[in-house]
Amino acid sequence: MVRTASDHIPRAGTVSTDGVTTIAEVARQAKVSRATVSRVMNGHATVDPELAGRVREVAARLHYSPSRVARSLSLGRTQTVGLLVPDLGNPMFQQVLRGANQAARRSGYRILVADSIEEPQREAELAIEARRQCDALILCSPRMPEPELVQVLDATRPVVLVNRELTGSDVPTLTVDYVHGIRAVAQHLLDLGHRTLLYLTGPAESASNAARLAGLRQWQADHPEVKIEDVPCGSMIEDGYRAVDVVLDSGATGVIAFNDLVAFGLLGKLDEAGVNVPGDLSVAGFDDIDFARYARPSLTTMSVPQADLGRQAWDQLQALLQFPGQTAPGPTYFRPRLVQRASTGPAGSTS
Amino acid sequence: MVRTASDHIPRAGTVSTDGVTTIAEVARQAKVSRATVSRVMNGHATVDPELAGRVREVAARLHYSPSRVARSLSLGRTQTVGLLVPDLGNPMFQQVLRGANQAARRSGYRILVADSIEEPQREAELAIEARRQCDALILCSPRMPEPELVQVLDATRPVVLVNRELTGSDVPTLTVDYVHGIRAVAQHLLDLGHRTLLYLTGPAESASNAARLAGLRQWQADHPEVKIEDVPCGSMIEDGYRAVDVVLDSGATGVIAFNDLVAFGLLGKLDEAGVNVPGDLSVAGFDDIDFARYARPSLTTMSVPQADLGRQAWDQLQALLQFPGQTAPGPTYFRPRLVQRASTGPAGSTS
DNA sequence: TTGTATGCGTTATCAT
DNA sequence: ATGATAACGCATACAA
Repeated sequence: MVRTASDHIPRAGTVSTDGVTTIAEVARQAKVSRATVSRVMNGHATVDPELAGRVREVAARLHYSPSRVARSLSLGRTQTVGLLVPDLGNPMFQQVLRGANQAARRSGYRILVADSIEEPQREAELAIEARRQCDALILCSPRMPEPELVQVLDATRPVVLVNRELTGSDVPTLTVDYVHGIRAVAQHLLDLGHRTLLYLTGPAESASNAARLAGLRQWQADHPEVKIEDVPCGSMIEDGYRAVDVVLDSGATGVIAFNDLVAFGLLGKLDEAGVNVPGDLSVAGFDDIDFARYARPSLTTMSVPQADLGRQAWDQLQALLQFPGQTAPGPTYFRPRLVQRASTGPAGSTS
Repeated sequence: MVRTASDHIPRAGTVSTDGVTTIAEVARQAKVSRATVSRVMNGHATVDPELAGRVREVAARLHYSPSRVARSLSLGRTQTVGLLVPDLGNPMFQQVLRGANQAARRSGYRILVADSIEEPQREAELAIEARRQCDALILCSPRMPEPELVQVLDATRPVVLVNRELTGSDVPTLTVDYVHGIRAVAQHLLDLGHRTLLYLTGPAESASNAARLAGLRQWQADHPEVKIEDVPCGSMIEDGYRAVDVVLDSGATGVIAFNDLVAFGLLGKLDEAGVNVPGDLSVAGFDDIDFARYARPSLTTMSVPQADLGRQAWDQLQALLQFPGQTAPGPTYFRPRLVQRASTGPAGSTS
């Protein structure tokens, strides 16, 4: 929007037309130049106390506060970082958001959220688009194929990658050691005497699901005496809910759900079906969301420091913003911790 | 940041120093004016197909995309709305965010999140500060005192208020009929034969807690035969967890928790304590978060359409953005619905 | 110390 | 239909 130059006021005297006061207006009323106002507002240089006082007084009276947009344009930074997640409805990503937001806030940054759930296939596009509005990006659990990911990372840096790995990239990466994690769960179930396990897989595009599968294969190789089956399921409560028949038909005595959400759904339906957990069937989840311990029976799961992922993501980003050239120290692994609760128990304790 | 004018390139020929291509660069390479490039990019006017093609070709080759910041400054709008919530960790607000984000996204808007949990006393400040970065604001469950709220609403409009009422304001307001809701729960418990009820209150500053209390008083007046006590508790899982002693000592047979989180915590601790729910004690929540039906026993609660609140908040905001003068049609009430599940049952069925 | 001038990248007005 | 140019609001190098 351009104002007509019908009023022959010189640029320096531009007066706000709408409700918002501008630096020019403050300058005019304080009888100083805009530069001086700017200096005062930013605590810059040593400006005459007399003038500074006048400026501050006028600024306060007019409720003046510099335009973030204009400031962003001039400074070349927005003090905003984008966060792209696959599903804002998932507690895992909510926690990452929460952690990142808190950390960013402390440094005076804000977070712009982007949720790709409506159009997962446009994930890459969304990332790049979001990035154009901020100074950096946190890419959480991107589902896009690797070649695309490489391009996106390159197009959006500074960027940090959360919950997905990319070999040969210098992008700071925070990831969970799902391979170890899933092995720990399997071992836990074996220790309880379970010889027939079932893994309810997550979304096919999910890298963390692939990692879990890989871990399971590894572990299987070391334990040929155990039968492990995996069936497609999903990542949401409903997916677990619907999986109950497959689970019961499988003959498995121990079930590992892709995540706690799935485990929750499964537990719910099992209860309705009158199946005793862990008497008839042991169920383990993954993530340790807040509600896991309040499930009935309380959910055995691998604890992932979700908010920490967010916090650290911000830390890495901030480092990158300060020292742009800095190369990444390789992926940072968060090792999940087995939290043994009541949903898993000795094999064949009832039945 | 100002570039030294050491290169005597006239403004129209400004060349990008950093990685990002500007409109000027595209204009130069396409041998047209910046105005034309702008027109092409925005599908404006009818520009010669020949030129348009050239421009598009160059733009594509250079991966040009208009700067959102510059665009915002010129247009006077950011295509971004702020959302302030008291606690991003609360499923209720997460759903509001999710709903609002989805709706906003469909209209090409993004959401900037702000969480006041770290400094609740600076809520007003945060709201105003967030608003300076966007075109509008969604104020969700503000805890600030009324006089302050009035000022904030005035300073941040266009703004819509969610989950709090303010009489005499023309700000679009979306609120839940907690008064009705809490009465419905109480009645439900009475219908089950409970004569001694306990309400675990939420945060003192919470308007929705006040509404619940008011509803409870009303209902009490109509039912003098029932004994209702209320004790301070909180809004988080841990608060409910810690309330178990008070609950057991109260002698109440029916408990109404401020929200589902509190109910969850209480259920968890009750289970540990070996208390049978609903045999010994009935417990009801509020909100109907996703997990409520997966609690054990599944949680009886008042269902609040959380994501809808977010979606409608956006709708109202959009209307306001289009027709700024438009006055609000008074508060929109969402009437919560009783969802009867397994955590409430007949009084004295065990014990 | 303060003011002047210019640049940030875009859109829109106005003349051509 | 196209181009030159002002304007959005702010920050800063440079001159005074």
